Amino acid sequence: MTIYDIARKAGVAGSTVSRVLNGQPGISDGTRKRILAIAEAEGFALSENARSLKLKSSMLIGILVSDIRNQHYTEGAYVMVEEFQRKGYCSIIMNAGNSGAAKIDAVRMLSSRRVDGAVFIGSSFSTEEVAKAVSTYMPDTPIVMENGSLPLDNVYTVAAADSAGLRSAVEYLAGSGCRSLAYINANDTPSNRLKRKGVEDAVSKTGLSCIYMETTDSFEGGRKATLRLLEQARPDAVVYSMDILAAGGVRAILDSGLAIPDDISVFGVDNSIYSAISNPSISSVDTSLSAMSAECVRILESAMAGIIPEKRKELPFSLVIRESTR
Amino acid sequence: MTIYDIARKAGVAGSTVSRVLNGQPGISDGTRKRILAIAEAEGFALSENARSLKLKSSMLIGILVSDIRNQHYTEGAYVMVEEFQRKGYCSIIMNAGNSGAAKIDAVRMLSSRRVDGAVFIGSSFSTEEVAKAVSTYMPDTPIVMENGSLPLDNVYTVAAADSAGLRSAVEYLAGSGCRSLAYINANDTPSNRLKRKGVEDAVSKTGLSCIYMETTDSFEGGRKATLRLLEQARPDAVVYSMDILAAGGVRAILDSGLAIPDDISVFGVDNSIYSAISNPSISSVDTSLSAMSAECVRILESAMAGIIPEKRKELPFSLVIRESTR
DNA sequence: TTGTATGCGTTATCAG
DNA sequence: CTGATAACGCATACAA
Repeated sequence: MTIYDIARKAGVAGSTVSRVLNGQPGISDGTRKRILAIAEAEGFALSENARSLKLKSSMLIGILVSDIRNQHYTEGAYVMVEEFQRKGYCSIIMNAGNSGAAKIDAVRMLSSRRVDGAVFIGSSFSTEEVAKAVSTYMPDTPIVMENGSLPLDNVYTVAAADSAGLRSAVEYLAGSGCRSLAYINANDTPSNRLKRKGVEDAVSKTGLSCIYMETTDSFEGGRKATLRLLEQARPDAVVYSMDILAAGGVRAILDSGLAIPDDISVFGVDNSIYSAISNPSISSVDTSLSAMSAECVRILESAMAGIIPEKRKELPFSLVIRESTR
Repeated sequence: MTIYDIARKAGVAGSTVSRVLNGQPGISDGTRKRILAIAEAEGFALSENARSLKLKSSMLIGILVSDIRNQHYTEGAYVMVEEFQRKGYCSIIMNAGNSGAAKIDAVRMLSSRRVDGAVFIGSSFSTEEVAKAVSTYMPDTPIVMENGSLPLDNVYTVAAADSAGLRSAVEYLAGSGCRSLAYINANDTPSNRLKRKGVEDAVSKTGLSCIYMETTDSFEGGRKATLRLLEQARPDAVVYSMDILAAGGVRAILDSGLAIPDDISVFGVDNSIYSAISNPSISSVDTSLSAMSAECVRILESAMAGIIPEKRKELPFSLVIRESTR
């Protein structure tokens, strides 16, 4: 079914149907009504493919997520999908995988779909490879990176105040009387490195002792790392780079017969549902995910409209104190 | 940048470039290499818009999610995105909203994008309105409904064994010595109605008593409903239609000074991360989300390939027993 | 092995 | 107010 089928049934030319379906003026009320009625009856919708081809605008937004299993990210993606949808854009979501090649492929796909703009979610896109892929495949398409950055003219950044947030959390713990700390970091990403830096800064400033450990970003990762930790030490407080790790940590600490926060305080990051669900509930650094997502949408829209937005926007954090700290 | 730009630089015709870029045979090795090199250098990718127009296939899959906040669904959506991507499809995800009109709009959008197939996630798509929208806008596009169904030739169903799963959970509780039950249901959806029916069946069969309550599908919803429940009764066990509710319930029960499972057993549904994170961890009906999602992909692919798949597939459930039950 | 010509479903320009 | 026509970027039948 095409506009010509509609045109034939209405006894008009294709261009007239096009005008009517696009709500353009200069069509007699009679023809308009007749065409609309036929289109409605036939369940006809203009082909966005042909439209995109002609108009050189796909009304498509590409959203790249580095890791599907990070609920924090997918949640952010959905906020964006909804927001873009409200403005008439369709979002195509792709899982960029963790290999460099997969990321390059993903960028290429967005390019071949001729997306009007894109959002890359997660700091793992901040690599040379991605920068090169973007500059060769999408040098002129506005791109916003959530928690990442690329030194390119068409790429904008919306970032969480990771360092400052963690610094503040450690200072809070120090203020509540903790003296020996442990910091358990998830996968090595730029974002997590910033968090660690915040911890290190605060540790050296407050004079606390601190054990650093790495693990994978899952409940189990947090649980096992914490068990490992408790075999070798008995810190006052444990800080995790993500709530989901902290939830696993809480489980490990309780299973070890220790009390929270009496024996050990626990701090997480993200202020996600995990920190609220956990029992005891977990104090967390709120990096305002939804605000970040909204900001990504706003900046991308601005750039797509040709209004150059700020190159980098850092969002404030706040501490949400719950039962896991004194 | 088009294939003609590449053609000019390579001193060949557009059709030759098209052939090379599509990996078709019958091109001399020299020309092929030359064209490939130029395309690579220019970062050129064929326009999927033009391709779709010509080939009458968009390689696009539409995924409709009824409610973004249901993590269970979004997680399933991501499994599909990844799976489809592996097969060369792009997924466009849309939030269908809860009003009928929004759902119709969403179907129309998928139609205008000329998606090759679609998945509707969630039982709230099982309405007359959606059926009509599908039959007028996408009468010939294969559609798979996860946990829903529509009486149309092009619509297939993949469903969880909701009733059977809940029946089994209640029987398990009865077997562990529980005599008085409460069932807390989230929003009224076909799927939740099936769950309730399973509970009712088992209750009448086992001779338990049961209080039924409704709430909203969130941690807070579960918590508040449970507090309300405990004001008026003291059941042996509480069954929740979703893990997230059960997590809220656990919190409410513990806050009321009762012990789990000594005073009250708790059962959830979904075997999600929530049931694992909760403390105590929650026994849950596993409706095998990932298996369902994989099945949706399989069925849709089959239908798109012209091989008529089974009209309805119901997946088995299993009980995952954790600390919240005796 | 390669080139020419045509059509896919739209929109926009220009005529009428 | 409406119609004819070209062009968008590609794939393909046919010709060379």
